[in-house]
Amino acid sequence: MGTRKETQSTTQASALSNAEIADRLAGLAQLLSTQKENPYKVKAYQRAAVRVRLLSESLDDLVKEDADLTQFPGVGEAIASAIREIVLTGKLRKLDALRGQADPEVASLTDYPRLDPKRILRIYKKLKINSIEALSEKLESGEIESALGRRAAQHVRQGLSEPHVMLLYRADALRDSIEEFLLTKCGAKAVQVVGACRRRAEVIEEIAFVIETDDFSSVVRRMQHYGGRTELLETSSHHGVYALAAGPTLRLRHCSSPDWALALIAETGSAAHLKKLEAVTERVTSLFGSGAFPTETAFYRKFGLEYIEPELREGHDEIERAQQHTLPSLVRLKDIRGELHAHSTSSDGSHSIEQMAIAARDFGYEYIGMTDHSQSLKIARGVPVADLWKQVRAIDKLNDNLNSRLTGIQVLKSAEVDILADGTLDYPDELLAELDYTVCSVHSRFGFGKQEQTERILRAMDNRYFNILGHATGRLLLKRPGYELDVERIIHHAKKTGCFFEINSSPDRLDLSAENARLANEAGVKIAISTDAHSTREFGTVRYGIDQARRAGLEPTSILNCLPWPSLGPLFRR
DNA sequence: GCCGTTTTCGGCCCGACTGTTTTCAGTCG
Repeated sequence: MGTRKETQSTTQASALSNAEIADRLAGLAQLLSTQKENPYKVKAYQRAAVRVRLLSESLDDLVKEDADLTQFPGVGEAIASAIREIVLTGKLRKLDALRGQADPEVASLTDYPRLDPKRILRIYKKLKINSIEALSEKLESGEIESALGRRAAQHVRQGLSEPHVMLLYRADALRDSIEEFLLTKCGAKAVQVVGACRRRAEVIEEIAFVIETDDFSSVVRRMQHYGGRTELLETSSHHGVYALAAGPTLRLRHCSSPDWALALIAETGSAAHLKKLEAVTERVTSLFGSGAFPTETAFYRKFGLEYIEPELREGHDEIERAQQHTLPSLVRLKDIRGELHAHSTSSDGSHSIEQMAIAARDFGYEYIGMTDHSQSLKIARGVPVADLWKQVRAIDKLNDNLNSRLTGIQVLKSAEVDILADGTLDYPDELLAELDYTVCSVHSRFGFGKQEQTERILRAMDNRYFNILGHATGRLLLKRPGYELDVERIIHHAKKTGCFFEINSSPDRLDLSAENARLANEAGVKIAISTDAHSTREFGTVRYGIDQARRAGLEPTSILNCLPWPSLGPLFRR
């Protein structure tokens, strides 16, 4: 297990990195949380630590230039002053004082800023231990999991090890920041992201760029100042690899302009893809210097292949299909005609149905289905039966008004209906019959075994008012595995009963996975690409659902919401 | 401690269910 090194004592000579500053703020938050301190203060320090860790500019430099640190969100007067103290003195008196007062077993936790002291102290008490070493042993032996559950074990595992992966949407933000840094601070002339980010993989371990520059060694050197200081792990005349404080590694690949397209080919595909590709072409890097390939398309054409979209370069069947010229024509944003999963203030959304409708229209959509939560989901203010009846009538009126006042958007009557523990739906049939369609989801009893969970969903699908299965597996990427399911059996049943799936575009769900979406598509079951928007600002996340659909090889003809409503509506009547 | 189209104070989800950690913490959106 990789352990976090004590950073405090190793860096007096050089400037502090933003990550080191963030570690101290997070450590202070930890110690404050064990006291009777305002929990919002604790959160403020935690939030500031997270943001500081992601800054590209060096806080050390900014402090020494006497810049105003409150320009950064989450940093107010108090935390700005704490950061100044850390940079100028190398210490944070408040942190040291609290550490001195705390029990040694608590104080030692500040070396692991992602551990929640309260949870750890409970584990200590339960297992009768009092040190990180013992904690690590109990994790390895499985005692934490058996005594306190899988979630507790996961918390400890994540807290003790360095993060090395990141969700795609966060990696996108980091990619933008690094790209700007390379272009404006490092002397790069052109940069292009490649690797897993370009393939739109849902979780990112490495952010990779192809770079054109006159002086690569200077780029490599200057990149080490990213975020104050970023560790260079290895380098050569044409590449540099760094450990980003945010977790993933960063890889820079130098490339001269004539080889640009070849470098993109060599650096974008997965290892499995490249192995299959080079069995058909030649070793891509052996062609460097030929100057014969101005574009990626030219390369593929030379070897009798169709252009392969980056999202497909995973080593499934794309090489064979490129040879046969039968690659799918992948779905794009402009193919999407409407939203089929969105919430309003009727349940746990931030905006009214009318506001959501107007925003959807302004996003370019023809329709939006309002899928507020159903009555049982209390925490999300699930809509009671009587209120949904009212909402159905209100939407009828709204459509009339919208059509007279604001042409171009239709509001669909729907609901995100809970699939209850016994597989029944959370509204009576006579109410469901009034809806244009339903999204039905599991929000409870994640602990059922595979067979019980599967049969619960199959039973729900037997209801003629069941249309789309929402976030089919319930997974939260990097946080929670999905509930156990026999996905193939559910796909088979969906085909038989006329039900559909969604790809939920929430960047931490992306559920169906690309793999499951591929299976559903092969079975001939159509899929909605939905955002599950809880505000007018979230329609844009559809791009992540589209990424996922493209990775699954889906064409617009496989996507429910690529259809206009007059063609789509009848598919929902069983 | 931070923040502001509720702007210098009073907010910052939250509420019911689950399950074994037996009495409240974890969990779901």
